[in-house]
Amino acid sequence: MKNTAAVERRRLTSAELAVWRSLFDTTAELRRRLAAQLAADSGLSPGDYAVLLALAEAAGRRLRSSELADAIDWERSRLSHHVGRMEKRGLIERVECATDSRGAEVVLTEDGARIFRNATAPHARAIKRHFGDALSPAQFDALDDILRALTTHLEATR
Amino acid sequence: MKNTAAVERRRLTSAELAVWRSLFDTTAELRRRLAAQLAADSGLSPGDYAVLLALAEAAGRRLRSSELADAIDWERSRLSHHVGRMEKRGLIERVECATDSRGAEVVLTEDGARIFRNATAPHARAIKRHFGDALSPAQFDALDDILRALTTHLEATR
DNA sequence: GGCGCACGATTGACGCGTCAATCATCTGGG
DNA sequence: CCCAGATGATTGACGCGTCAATCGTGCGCC
Repeated sequence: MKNTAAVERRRLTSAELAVWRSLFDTTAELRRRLAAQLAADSGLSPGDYAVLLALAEAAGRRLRSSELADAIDWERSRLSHHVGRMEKRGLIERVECATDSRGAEVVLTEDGARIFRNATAPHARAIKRHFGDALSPAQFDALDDILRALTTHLEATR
Repeated sequence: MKNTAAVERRRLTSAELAVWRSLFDTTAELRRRLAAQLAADSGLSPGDYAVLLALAEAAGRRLRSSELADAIDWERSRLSHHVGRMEKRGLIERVECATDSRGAEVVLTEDGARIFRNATAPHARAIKRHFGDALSPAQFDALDDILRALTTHLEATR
């Protein structure tokens, strides 16, 4: 079971490579479809959605830039660029932080909240249609197990 | 087993959503690491690698633009942009097609071939280290099964 | 109290991906 | 034979992601 600890000496087999390639391609296609559907339904990109989700769940619908970056695991600079674009569209607002004038707070606007609210249900449906409906309960459990193993492995070799 | 045909009426469960999010995040992190390693080892991006791999495997180390696009499942325009950048770096060359003067052929250069050759082994090692080593043989089989189900499902609802 | 460094955040440059528009060439129906 | 539509490919615009550089502010330490 715990094969992350043992150092494997074998080379990558072609079967493993094929599974990796399939994982790469299939998840890319999944992302592509969900992104297209999300954009069609709401005009939001996956990045927009992640930002809005984090803000919608935050107390006061606002977060410090750095907290937001941590919450969605983005680099600061990526967030800065993205938030700049979202601000232009009126989805969020940037206000300077009261307690630390270096800091910025990102605040969900009414428009942003409404658009996000309207996006969630169709997005969930799309995930269900493209992903959820493809797998049996047993496959779900297996995938969950696999992802835990991968996450653990990635964290161990950060 | 064949649950792709049956229309599911349930909504997406939170467990399913969590698995999707984990799949999304984990594969993103995997891609990020492999891309960073590949770039460090060879100066190639994953896109470069895909193009070079297809060309290296092609007869005469050359392919029509459209064949190359099909081989790696890219949009024409994406390929055109990418090939333009790769040409500047001397990895490939574009020559006009003899039999159809609308067409273009993409040819692997000596430099491109050499750089690709030197990139393959470290790249395979990185895949093994970050992905292969994380999973047991049983998990591999399960993942293979899951990916087949997903692929089938995606193809069915193209 | 002020100096230096850490920290929060932004910026610019550049590669990448998609969409819509464009251009040249090929081809088949009249 | 010719021209209208299909086909192969490219382009431009724009959003996105990363890296390195930058900028202002806070703060510990003497």
